[in-house]
Amino acid sequence: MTISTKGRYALRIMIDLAENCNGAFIPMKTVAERQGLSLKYIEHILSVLKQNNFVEGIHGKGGGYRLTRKPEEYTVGEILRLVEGDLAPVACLECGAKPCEKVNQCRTISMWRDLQNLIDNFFDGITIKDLMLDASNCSSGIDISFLDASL
Amino acid sequence: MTISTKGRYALRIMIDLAENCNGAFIPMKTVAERQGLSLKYIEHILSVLKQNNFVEGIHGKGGGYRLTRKPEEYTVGEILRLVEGDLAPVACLECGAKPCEKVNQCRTISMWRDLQNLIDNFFDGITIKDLMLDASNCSSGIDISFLDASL
DNA sequence: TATAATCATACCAATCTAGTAGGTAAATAC
DNA sequence: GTATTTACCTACTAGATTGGTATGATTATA
Repeated sequence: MTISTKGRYALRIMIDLAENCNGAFIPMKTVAERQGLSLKYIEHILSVLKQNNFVEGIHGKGGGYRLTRKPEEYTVGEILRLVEGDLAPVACLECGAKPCEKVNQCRTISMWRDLQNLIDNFFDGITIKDLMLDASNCSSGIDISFLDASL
Repeated sequence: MTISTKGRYALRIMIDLAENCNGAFIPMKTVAERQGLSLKYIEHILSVLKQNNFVEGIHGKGGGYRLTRKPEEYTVGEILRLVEGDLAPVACLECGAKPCEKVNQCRTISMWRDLQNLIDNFFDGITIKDLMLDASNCSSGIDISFLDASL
């Protein structure tokens, strides 16, 4: 579950969108410049977030991406799990892992499970809003309350 | 900091040595059979533990390895840090990492540090004795009460 | 001398990471 | 209706890591 650049950048992009959200769609070019990241790599990461409706995008001039929810409605946990695939601290706890045939004799499995719960709870207790520099400028910017109904 | 087979096997070997320690040196061949691991891979892992005096070994017939301390004097944290190298959840917190030039603007660095502390405290609070099958004369189980305080 | 064990060094296939490359599709501005 | 700007799609790839294996040397005991 080492958090790779994919997960770290995904968070930074989401925070960037949150901090600069005034209702407009933000082109990734500006995010790339602000964050010092490659545009191509950002596009790659965004495609996963788009497919899962974490962000919405529109083409062309004046286009870009924006969040589909309020910053406080995204937990770090769900973003990382989406982009990283899994936050299991050991391979034997990963989702697709075949169950270990020695699990009954295993002295360590409960320790790994405890750690995984610890990590999950840690990340699920933090939202994008918690990570924003100034969270006050966003909540008043745009009315996205209609999204609550669609979700 | 995903715990690889190296770290997991190191723990299993140490626990095996602890559970079967009656003062004798235990040949890795029997540990390999008991644990279902490759002898050659075990030897590879043991060399690091040997170099750091976590175990001692003697050659030849009747030889093998044994612990140099009591089980309760090894923490899981020090064993994992030794064989895995680092338990940092993100690359930018790894020991040899060059400091990020954007650390002052980083919204996430303190979250990663908090998580690293959480993980370190978790592993440092568990000893080999806690993981042994028969821990009857051991302080009962894993104490994770410190977690409430840190959250 | 045979055997059993640690200990050392080198190598390797498969997978993962962190991107890059090259383009297509859609929306807007002129 | 052409140019521009943006999202979006599909490959590809160099380098590192993982999870070992191979071969053998060394040391101790029977």
